[in-house]
Amino acid sequence: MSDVKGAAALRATIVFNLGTLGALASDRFADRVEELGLKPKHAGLLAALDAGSATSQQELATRLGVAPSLIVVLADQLQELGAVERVRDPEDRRRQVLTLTTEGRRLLARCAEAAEAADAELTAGLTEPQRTALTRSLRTLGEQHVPR
Amino acid sequence: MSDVKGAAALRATIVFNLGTLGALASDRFADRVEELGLKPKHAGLLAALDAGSATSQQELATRLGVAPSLIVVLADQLQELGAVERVRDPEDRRRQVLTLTTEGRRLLARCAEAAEAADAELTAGLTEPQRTALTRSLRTLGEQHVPR
DNA sequence: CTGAATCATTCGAGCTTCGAACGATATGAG
DNA sequence: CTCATATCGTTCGAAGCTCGAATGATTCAG
Repeated sequence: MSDVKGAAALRATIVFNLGTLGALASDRFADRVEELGLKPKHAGLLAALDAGSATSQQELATRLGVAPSLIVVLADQLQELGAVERVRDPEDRRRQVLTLTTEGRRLLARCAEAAEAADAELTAGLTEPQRTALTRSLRTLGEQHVPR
Repeated sequence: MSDVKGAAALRATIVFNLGTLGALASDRFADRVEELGLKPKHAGLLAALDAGSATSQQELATRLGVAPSLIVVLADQLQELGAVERVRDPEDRRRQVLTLTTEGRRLLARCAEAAEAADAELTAGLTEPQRTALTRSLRTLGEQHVPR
């Protein structure tokens, strides 16, 4: 905490580097899942379904932090790929309940593979303890700041 | 490395969490610098200039990983704010040499403050050793993957 | 001197996401 | 039961951001 802001103050920040590297990581992940015909948000939706943390589109929207209207498009495309099924909730027929199909689980697994490959590439210069420490830190932050 | 991809495989990934948290961090930082009339990319440009790692717009473009045509717009706006000066390089009159003004340094300092405030908020749930470890990991990754 | 390469700039297009408006359904008050 | 209100999903148009191609000025190699 210097009185006068030094030169490299911004670049020493966590948010700044997290933003930069986050974009970089997203791009690499995006490149890989593109071969599956998916965007990162599709993977996020599949993961949320798999985690069981959300079933209706409204819940998914808040879970992923995007507009409900975007969920419509993503779900349309995933349904087109046979990855999810849309069923009206009999107890509340306004709701669309999304469920993973076998194909959806397969795609999710391949997304995970893509992410792991990107991980290996990205963290190649880190020592093993550094990598596990990073994983844990990110998880902690995620649990605290990603809408539940 | 399990044979069968387990359920939460994707969410356990570094790239996935890095992408999610990176977007989150960028948003929080963006909210704060917006009050200065800036976007995160403006801050990035100012920081690059301050670091002296790039002076011409072409260099800035590769440094920030964006199209040269975007640098034009960003520099226009920063010039409008009186944060940078554009001078033709006398040794190569194709080049525009950008330099930080006093106002530019002031703005950069306020960006740094904004980032530090966002840091404190974001990492409130981390222990001090966790935070420093995270900072170092991110810096290591940045040095390896951000274009120099 | 001439042709190729480089820099900055402009302009139009693409992609992603959002918000408003709408219909269908559910819920609560009277 | 009935009506007003709220919620869910959907469609559609608009906004923001970024890129790539085309252009003019300048430099460089031969």
